Amino acid sequence: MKKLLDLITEELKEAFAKAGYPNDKVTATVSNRPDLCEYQCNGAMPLAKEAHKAPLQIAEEVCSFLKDSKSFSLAEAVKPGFINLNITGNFLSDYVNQMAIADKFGYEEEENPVKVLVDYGGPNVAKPLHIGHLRAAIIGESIKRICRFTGHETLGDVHLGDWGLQMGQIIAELKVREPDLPYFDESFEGEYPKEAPFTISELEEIYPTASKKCKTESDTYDAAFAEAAHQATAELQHGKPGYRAIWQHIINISVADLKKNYDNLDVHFDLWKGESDVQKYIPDMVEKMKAEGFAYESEGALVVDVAEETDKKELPPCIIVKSDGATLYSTTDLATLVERMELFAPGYVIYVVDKRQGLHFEQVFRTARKTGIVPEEEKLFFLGFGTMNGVDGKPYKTRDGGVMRLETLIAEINEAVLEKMKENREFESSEAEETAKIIGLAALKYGDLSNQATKDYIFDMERFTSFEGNTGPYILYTIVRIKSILSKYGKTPSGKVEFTGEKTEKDLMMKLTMFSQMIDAAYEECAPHKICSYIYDLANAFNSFYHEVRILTQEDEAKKDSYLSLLLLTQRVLEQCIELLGFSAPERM
RNA sequence: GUGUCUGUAGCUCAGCUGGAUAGAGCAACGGCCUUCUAAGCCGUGGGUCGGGGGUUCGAAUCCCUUCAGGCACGCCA
Repeated sequence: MKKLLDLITEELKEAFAKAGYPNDKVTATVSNRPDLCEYQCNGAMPLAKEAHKAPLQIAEEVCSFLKDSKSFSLAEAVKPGFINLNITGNFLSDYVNQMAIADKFGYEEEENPVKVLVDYGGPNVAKPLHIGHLRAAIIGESIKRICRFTGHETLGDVHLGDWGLQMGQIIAELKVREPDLPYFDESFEGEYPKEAPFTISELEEIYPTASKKCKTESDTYDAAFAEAAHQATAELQHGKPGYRAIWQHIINISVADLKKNYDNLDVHFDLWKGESDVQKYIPDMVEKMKAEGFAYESEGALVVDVAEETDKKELPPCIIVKSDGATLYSTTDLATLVERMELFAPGYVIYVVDKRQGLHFEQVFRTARKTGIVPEEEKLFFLGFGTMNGVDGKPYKTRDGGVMRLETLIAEINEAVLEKMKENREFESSEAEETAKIIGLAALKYGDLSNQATKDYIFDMERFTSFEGNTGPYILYTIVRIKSILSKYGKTPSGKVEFTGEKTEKDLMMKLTMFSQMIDAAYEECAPHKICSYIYDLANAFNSFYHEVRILTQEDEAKKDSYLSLLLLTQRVLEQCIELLGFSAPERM
């Protein structure tokens, strides 16, 4: 379905042509002076110079060709040279009715869909999810859903941190604690146990303990242990069976726990690949880079130059192999691209990562292009998000200054929501808790996504759970209100809307027609916040309508049916949008 | 130091591919519940769009400059 603004633009272009003017730059936009008109066109003004005429005169000439349009109830030229437009109720309700029966509300899917891969996880195994992972999960999930909605085949990859020194540290610590386990018995030849020798909570304690012992500045620093951890890492990477078995336990236990936590956020990955999966690509990749002359030795390390002439600042080369012979994160990220090209050949890879890693990814992307890992036509995009800060403007911390676990944050939000709910009305406790989870998630996600992803933002528990104004709960409240009215009506409305002349009714319909336009913008700019501001406007438009017009007590049955049909469509659009944002609405609240 | 991002109402943020009087929410103040969920609606007050130049018929938006803050800057991820 064509967008409403495109239909209006087409008519305008035609009128410009009839009046004898070039029309390639003519567009219609929603009026920024709703007190004067509904839509506007500024196309006459830039033509003034060339045509040697006053813009107003041009606008007037154009308007004369719009007089008998069936779409416009108003088309007038005004002051400097604006064309002010109002559309007829019929034109509008026809459009809305088409939306209601069309697939995806008439959104036109991508004509040439590509495979999109969204990389938005990055958790480490053996470590609990904390606030640092929250934005990647929330933003990435929404981006994934938006890409999928636009018609691209889309995959989300968690990209697990499951390789490297951390694994050796855990193994070494386990060996200290339980040296008698078969994994450490060199002569053991049987099958290793299926059950892991630790639980997730033990693992979450083992890892930081071990990690601390390896840090020279730590008071528990243990040089011998650090050496053992390095040794264990090397042995693991060379495939020592006992260590591989432990490693597999760590992965299994951690992934199960991560899945549970991501499920609670309604975040779901299609791929659970990790750094360990791409190790096998590294040797060939490095050899190829050397053979083709891209990689060379510098200060003992193997590097690839990525500087370009247009750079304002010289970009340091991308290190592929460290001077001690070990690989590092840029190596793994490049190998990951090798794997992705081989397995999926995506046309578009989106990295949803903390923006502080921008330079690193710039280096990786350039290296990938330069060495031919990723061909020119495949798009790589780094969506760097800002930090989630506390009310003091500094990175969000627990009261005692530690890193807050995601579980803790969610529990705190849910608790605050539950209290707020109880202030409003009585609930049965089981229903209340379920509903609180739904509302809490909406509060958290909407609070995050309504800001531009690239900016830092302030997470204020008070504000996010206050439920007033521009918040997730307000959106849910609006949906619940509509649901409640529809269920009181008891029947399904016909779905056909006929304009009855109410101002707020027309406003609501006009907002609905902007859906496709908004989706395109949200996709192209990777900007979920555009969906947020759209549904906030839409919810406002509905609530104004609701207060202005009596719906269920409407005596004219035709009008009543039309109103309820409009409500139904509004509800469907709102629910579609929050689904794209990654949350849902309860039945009651 | 270099690069980069940010600076809009008391607070939190939209608007930034140039258009008419710069918008929301919170906070403050004033109305609206015998009627479809008041987590709502309607209204009032509050802004040198960090400062200064420039381009343009027209600038929060584009260019230059300056100030302030965040972040990043070869072997951590």
